[in-house]
Amino acid sequence: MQDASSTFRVACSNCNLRELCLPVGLSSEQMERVDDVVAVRRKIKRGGMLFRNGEAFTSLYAIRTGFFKTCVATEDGRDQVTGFQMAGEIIGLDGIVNDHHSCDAVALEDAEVCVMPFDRIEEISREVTALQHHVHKIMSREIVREHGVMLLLGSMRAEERLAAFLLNLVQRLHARGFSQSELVLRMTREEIGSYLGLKLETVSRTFSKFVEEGIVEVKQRHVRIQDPEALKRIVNSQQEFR
Amino acid sequence: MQDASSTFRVACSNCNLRELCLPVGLSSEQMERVDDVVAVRRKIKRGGMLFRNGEAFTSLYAIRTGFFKTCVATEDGRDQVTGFQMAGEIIGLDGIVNDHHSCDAVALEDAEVCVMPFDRIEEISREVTALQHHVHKIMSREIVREHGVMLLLGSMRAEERLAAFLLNLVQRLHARGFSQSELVLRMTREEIGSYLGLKLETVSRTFSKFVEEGIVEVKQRHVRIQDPEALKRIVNSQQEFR
DNA sequence: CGCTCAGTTGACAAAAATCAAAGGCGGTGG
DNA sequence: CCACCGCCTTTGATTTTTGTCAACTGAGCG
Repeated sequence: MQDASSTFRVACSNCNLRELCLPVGLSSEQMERVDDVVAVRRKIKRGGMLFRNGEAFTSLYAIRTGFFKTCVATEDGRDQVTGFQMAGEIIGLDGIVNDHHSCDAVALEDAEVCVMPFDRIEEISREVTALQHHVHKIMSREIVREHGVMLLLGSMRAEERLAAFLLNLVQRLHARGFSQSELVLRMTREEIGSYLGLKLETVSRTFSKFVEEGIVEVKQRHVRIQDPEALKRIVNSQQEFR
Repeated sequence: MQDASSTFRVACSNCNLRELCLPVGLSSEQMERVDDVVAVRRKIKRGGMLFRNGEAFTSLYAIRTGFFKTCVATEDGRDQVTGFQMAGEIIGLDGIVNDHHSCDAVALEDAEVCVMPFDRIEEISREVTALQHHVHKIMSREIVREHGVMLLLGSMRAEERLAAFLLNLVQRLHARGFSQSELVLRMTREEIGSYLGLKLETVSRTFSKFVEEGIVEVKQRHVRIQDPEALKRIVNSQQEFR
């Protein structure tokens, strides 16, 4: 069916990402129902697409492993990365309104997702109140996240944007058991720039500036945050200094 | 309870905004259930707040009349208008994730909203499938709208942003029976600027430029669009000319 | 009638984009 | 195994866009 991906079947109840993408405190009976939400899993190779703009919407996807970007594009070639998603996060919400996806989801490294047919989610939501509420929260969380991105794009300067970006990434990675201070960027400078509303040269220069100031160490896509407090100060400096 | 607002009770089934905020094709029995979604109506005076950041979340609101802005703010005084909402649109979705609102909703003219307690929405959603799906669509629509704003903020120049803004406003007003070419802005230049990620002076200059070029007529907050095609060309020019 | 606030406009400064060049890393094929 | 190629990245010089600061206008209101 799809070339750079394969499919097979499994179950949620003993998934180690359970607490990231499912409601907590379900009875074993409810858990059994919720297990039915995931139809199959699907593997996507680096560079492969999970879904693309215009494609019919059928399912939401819970990321099990790997890293994705979502991006919208216009006919005239404009392109905007709308988010980077990692394990435990849900993608595909954009497709619900019009029964078609309105953005592309691209794997930035080999990935595996749980396919959750949306009609099944709706069905089981009607029975399991906690799941219903959970779905609402996930969508609301995405809306609030995007408010944050709008604030970033609408009112921050380049350094503030990059600082906020790094802090956000490392915080999410930390919640998944990774280091608080070290991370590997899965995306290019250009993709970071697209997400932050900057050109790749500006992203690169801003990284260099942070390095000069001893705030981070950068070796290719490996970043070590040496002074997280400095990053935080930059984010909410509102340009009081320099 | 709240000073600049009053409350009283009513019903959806014969509301003239029905097709804007409710699913279509409900049986009269279902309609009866859905009527229960709206607890009361509430009036908000110009400048008044429907809800504010940090406030406990209880309800979504369907705008019956009037015009709102929603905005997020940070401790350091940064401020970002995240949207302008008009009759038939739903606000308050941001509150679902954390049971508290994360933005302010301010009436830009005297307004009236239908208060829909969210627990009641969830309850009735479980019975009326069409309502359940409708709620999902509304949230997804908001997510997609915000993607569009991110594209605007991340990749457009001032003229493109303002042109897109005007076209969007007039299109939504037209869907509500107003003119395709004339509109009254309910917000200040500063609020437009905040939404578009520009300073008020830039908004003003860009308006002036459009006027010079004969694309629009502007008299205070009254705008007449003389050449909608020119606006469309500007929006997806991606700067091929100029 | 004078005040306040929104809006406009100009001159200048700052930030980021653009254009250009060059270095480095990883992968491929000889 | 090494050389080459393509792409990502960095850095510099310059231009463009937008922000900042300031002055002024005009509308609405007490």
